[in-house]
Amino acid sequence: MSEERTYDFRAVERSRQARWERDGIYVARDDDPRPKYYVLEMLPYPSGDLHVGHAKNYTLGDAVARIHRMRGFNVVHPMGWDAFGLPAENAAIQRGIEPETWTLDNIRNMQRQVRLIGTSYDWTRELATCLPDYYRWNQWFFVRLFEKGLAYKREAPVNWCPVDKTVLANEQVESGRCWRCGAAVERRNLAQWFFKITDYVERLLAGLDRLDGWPDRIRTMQRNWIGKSEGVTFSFDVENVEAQIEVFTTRVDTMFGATFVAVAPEHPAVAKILEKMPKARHRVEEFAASLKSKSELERTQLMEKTGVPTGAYAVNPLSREKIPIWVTNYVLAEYGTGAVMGVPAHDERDFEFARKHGLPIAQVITTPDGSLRAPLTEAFVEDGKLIASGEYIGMKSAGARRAIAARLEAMGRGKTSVHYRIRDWLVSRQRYWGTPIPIVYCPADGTVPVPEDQLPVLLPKGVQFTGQGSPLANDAAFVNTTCPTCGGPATRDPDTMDTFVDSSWYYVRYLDPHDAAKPFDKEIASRWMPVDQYIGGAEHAVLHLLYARFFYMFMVDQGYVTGDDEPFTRLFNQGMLLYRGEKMSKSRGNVVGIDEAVEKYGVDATRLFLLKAAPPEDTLDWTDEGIVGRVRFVQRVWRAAEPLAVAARSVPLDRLPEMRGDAQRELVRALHVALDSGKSETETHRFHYNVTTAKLDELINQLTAALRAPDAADDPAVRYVVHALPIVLAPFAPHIADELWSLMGYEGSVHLERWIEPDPAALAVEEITLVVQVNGKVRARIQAAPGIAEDDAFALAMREPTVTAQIDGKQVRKRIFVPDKLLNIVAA
RNA sequence: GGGGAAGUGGCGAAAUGGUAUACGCAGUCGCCUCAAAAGCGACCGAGUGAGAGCUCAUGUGGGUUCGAGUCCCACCUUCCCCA
Repeated sequence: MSEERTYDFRAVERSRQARWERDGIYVARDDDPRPKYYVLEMLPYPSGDLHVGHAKNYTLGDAVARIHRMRGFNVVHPMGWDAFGLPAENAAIQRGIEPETWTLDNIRNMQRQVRLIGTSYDWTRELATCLPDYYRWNQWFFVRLFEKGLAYKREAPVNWCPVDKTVLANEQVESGRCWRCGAAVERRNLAQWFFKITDYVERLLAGLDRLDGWPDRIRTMQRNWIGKSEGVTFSFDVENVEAQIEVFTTRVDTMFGATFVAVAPEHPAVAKILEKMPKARHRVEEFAASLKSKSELERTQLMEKTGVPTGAYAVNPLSREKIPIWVTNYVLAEYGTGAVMGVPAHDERDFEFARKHGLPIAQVITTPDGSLRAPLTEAFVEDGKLIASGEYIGMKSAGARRAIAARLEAMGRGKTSVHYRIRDWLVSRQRYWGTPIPIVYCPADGTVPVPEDQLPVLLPKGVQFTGQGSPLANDAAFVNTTCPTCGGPATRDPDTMDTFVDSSWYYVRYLDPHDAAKPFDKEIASRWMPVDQYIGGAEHAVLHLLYARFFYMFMVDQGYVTGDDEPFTRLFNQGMLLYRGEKMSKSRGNVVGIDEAVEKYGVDATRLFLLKAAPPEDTLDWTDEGIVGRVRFVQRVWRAAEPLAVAARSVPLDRLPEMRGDAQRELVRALHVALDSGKSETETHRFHYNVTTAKLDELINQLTAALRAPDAADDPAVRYVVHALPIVLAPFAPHIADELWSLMGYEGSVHLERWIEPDPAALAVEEITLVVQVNGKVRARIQAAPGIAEDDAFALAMREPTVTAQIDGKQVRKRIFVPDKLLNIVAA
């Protein structure tokens, strides 16, 4: 009909957002007396355009923030930009745009888009990590870490990405490939800056045990990444050569089964051996040369395990047995000690190697019953009972490990030790678009950190981007400087910091974002920290989330902030958003842009779809068909509520309305079911608002049905539900909710209102459906008053022909009664 | 190879060990309309039956239980992490 008023979502959404902005309703105050709640989404990289995949993440965080605000918390919900990084530099090389220009343009656009989806961020706290206001504190932290011996420079074999032309941290190498560009990573020896995260391994591990608000998956990944293993380090003498070869093993109980020692070609003992073994020199050097160009990936995974004998023998310190020393491709110099003892009988890799090269396989562990005997067809890697092991025969693996370790220690040959897989965090990057490392090298004073009053070391503008070499290293005006200590000529470190340094502490800067004298105020930060709910994808499990924990522990240790040393109390891993079966991304060309979606369907409908289509931790397929259901929902809300908006206010929300009949009770119940769902999904931190939105559907279906009654407009129950509608919709469809609230004549925003507490009286039902089972199968459903007694229920059940038919001729053995739910009659 | 998560209608999915398939999409039918769209209403797992019903169905096969989508074991498939 022409009279039908359709809801103009474009106009309403625009005007609501303008009002929120004008009134600053999402600004968090430090002195607010209500309990604090810090909800944070991982800060985005400003790649240029926001797509609906980003929107999925922010819509969930926003619903969590809004519902907490309505439930009486002082919510801080900030947003900013992880603005340093390679794409900006690549744009500069390819298109001649300054990285800063490219980045700031992108930020402007994405800021507009994040606002466009109706998020409730406190923009007064916005930050961009590429601005000197921010990165000067990266430098400040670097110097503090340096002073404490936690930042150091050393030459080491490092991961070099030949495409991005920079080194990478271990965490940024995935299966031997660069995490960003996918190129096979090479090994290079370079002098680089490291942060000593290894000093914190035990605390990082211990903290994980307490983080029960984190997914187990992520905790396990971090534990595995840290890779703690306890074992023994001991050394072999080399026969007739002045050298020792140190090895680490977690299975010292198998040491009588060692039939060879495998070393990396670069191991220092190899050179000494070759001096004595000239005959072997040629084949060893040839072998070493063949590996020179191979990446770590190839050596440890792609290539067959192979090697050549050096001709020298190691002496097993316990058995005095002589075993050959082999140079192999699968032992790497920079892992562990660069050498391993080869126990083919009890290690799969050694078994494979021994088979190939005809080395003996000596079984020294058998199953507890002693049944497992040579010849072995595969390595037996489990613990068991020792055989062929001198005085340790008959011991169990665990006991033998202790006994042998003690013996080696007593001999002065070894000691129990703990090894970790994690290595120190390499933070130098040979790139331009990052935080300059605040270090000066002086011929007289050596390595000198830039003093605080000379920070920031500004990133120079107008440098040349050729794609060849580091732009800062080529910039003489930047590199050449004077020594802060003696004033003589000196040079700056030409590298920039890993951008993960930026994101290691940004969540504290948000709390005091404009402080010009320090990174943040201790009192303010301590009041807001830790982050109560952190939201982001699982891809950062061993990168950002590990670095940030380390950084925060350091900050707590230094007294920059007080309280627990874990920064993120709860972590929620959002599922990915797929489109046509693939991850949505620019490079795949399958992006649904946010502007497009908002223009076509509206913000509220888009948000509701992202919440409704799947639980938030699941991957979600974006479909253009599914969202029409949410567009319809928004229109249905409007058609039901708008005509009654003014009248609805006459029925107060602080108590249940007059309910004239069952229909009214059902309608009011539907409202309270939805209120209850929103509350419990939030309090349990499950955030399954897909269920809450289904309850909203049921509510609107009920309301639409109720409005068909002739006197519906005057019905207090109808008015009450319409009056409450903006509140229950507010976290999920914030625009239409606020618009309706205004139509009701309220001056303030619905987003500053209190969530209505679900009322048990409203949730209660007049009549329950009791399921009657016979031998576990549903045979009847009977309507009864809540609280019906078992005997009464049984009597009713025995009047149902479908029940008695099943019992006929049998004896009732047992009755199981679940009050108000079910009666199971067991008959045989 | 090791570890983890998941598998439910045509599709997205719901379900404290207690009515499997809520809610939405798609579809079918009806009302409204000159017609269509929109809207409103009804139906919508499979088989069987005139019908009340009955049988089967949550990847496959076992098990625990009065009762299993849910817990346990094995297997298959997919995804993720580590090597």
